[in-house]
Amino acid sequence: MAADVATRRYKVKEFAALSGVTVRALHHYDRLGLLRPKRTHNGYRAYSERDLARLEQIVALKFVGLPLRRIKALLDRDERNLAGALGMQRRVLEAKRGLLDQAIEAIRQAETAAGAGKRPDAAILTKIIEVMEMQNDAEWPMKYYNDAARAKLAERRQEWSPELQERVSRQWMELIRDLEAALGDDPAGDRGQALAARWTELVEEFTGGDPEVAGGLQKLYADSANWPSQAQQRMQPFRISPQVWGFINQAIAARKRG
Amino acid sequence: MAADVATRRYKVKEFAALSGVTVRALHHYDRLGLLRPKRTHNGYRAYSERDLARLEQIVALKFVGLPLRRIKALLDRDERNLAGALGMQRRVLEAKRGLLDQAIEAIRQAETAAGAGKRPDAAILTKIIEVMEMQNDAEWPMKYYNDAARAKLAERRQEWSPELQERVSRQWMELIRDLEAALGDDPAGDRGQALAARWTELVEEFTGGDPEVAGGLQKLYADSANWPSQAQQRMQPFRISPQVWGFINQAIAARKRG
DNA sequence: CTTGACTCTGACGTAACGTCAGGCCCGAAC
DNA sequence: GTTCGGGCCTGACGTTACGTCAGAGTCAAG
Repeated sequence: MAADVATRRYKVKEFAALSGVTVRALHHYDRLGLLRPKRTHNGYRAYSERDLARLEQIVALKFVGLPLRRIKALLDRDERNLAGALGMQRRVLEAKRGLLDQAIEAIRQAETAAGAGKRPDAAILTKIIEVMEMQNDAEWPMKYYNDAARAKLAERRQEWSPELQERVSRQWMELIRDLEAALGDDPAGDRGQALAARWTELVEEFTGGDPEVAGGLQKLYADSANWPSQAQQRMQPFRISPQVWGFINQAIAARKRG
Repeated sequence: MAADVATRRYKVKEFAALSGVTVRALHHYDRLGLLRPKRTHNGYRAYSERDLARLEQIVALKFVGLPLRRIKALLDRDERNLAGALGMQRRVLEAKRGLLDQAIEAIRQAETAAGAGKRPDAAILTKIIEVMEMQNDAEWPMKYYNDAARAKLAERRQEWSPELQERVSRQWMELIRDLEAALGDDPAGDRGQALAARWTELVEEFTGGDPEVAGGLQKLYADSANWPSQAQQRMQPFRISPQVWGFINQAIAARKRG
């Protein structure tokens, strides 16, 4: 029993002061199983130095916006996955920043427009709406599609709830992360083929299996260098590196041959 | 009864498709009293064109991140307050963006540090922690305080929960908004004096009434041009324009004389 | 033995809906 | 007339990370 060196123990309040998080948060982490200190005979939590180290890691991952459940998973089991998880999280954050920038821009423009003429408030709102629509401008990508494809897209758009949008976005980011992690593999190998399958599945989810839509999508992406800057910014989290492009193309080619 | 021109009515699903929000969201807004359509004899919601106009305004204000409660308040009662509310919201968004940028930076640095040497995951975490602390660096402002003030601050820091932090931040932004709206007033007048009172109250909340702390705070702000850039970015939402400075100084001077 | 200062465990509240679940209404086909 | 497929309605619970009581036990000092 050489282990268990007499290390100092802290009660919650001490530990909270020491670490900078609140007592209630420590309770919370305890309940979630994220940070379980030992208990004294009377049931009081007794934190150790090692608990402090773990808490610092928790705080770090929280700082970059990861939810507590994933933090727990990362710290408990698949700690090797950390790099991938962080890469994806960076993409998520970049997407959020894109939205924030749009909102800030909208307000700024409304402010200057209002400041110039002291417009009534209704006009301010109209200005924001205008800027929103300009930024969103869901119409410009349409120029890459032909009429048939346009019709199909108009139909499918109805079903795209913002929630579904979220899910699909996340799936793309996960796929990109996994692709980046697999760059050393053989594109024709098992993992490469599994990734190619996920890729085509996601593409089909958008095209609905329609070749006309797929064609437009192809053109849209081929011209990505000429997208409006706002669009480029919004799409940044989904940016695919040349290496990944090469990998997925080889994988899909192998898939077709297979 | 010339009013009530026969305007088209939409059922929820139609209206949802028309406006781009989900049916469930429309239910939600209805319950909150944010958007109450008329009802048909059978209890179905019947949306009109005017409802559409209002919904667009709701969506616009939601886009800039305002909570539904405030949107309701703005649209129902004090619509004149809109400009002020938007200015404050912009500050809030800028503060959030500051945090996002920090998080993104932290991940980027961890990624490049890890990429260089393929460090183990523990090292990645350490790097994030390091970057966090560097960015936060709660220590540099301390150089503006003398030893007595430092001791007091160390004590009071214990009580500053992140939640309290939030509240105080909001109070400052509200005060700044109100000050900007009052720039045309007489600093010695009633509104000016009320604002001066709020100002000194907030300052006292931080200093705890300690003159040493107040002195350090004074020096800290006087040197704001030399703050580290990260700090400047984080403090941007609380930036006080020269006009506001002049106003509040006059108001406080009047307060002392009074 | 009494305080005062801590600690513990529930339990409810928050923001903005998503997602059932049970039930009513309506037009069309049988 | 009835049934069937949709659409609409109103609850009600789930989600995230704790804040904020509330009731109750613990411990050291006076």
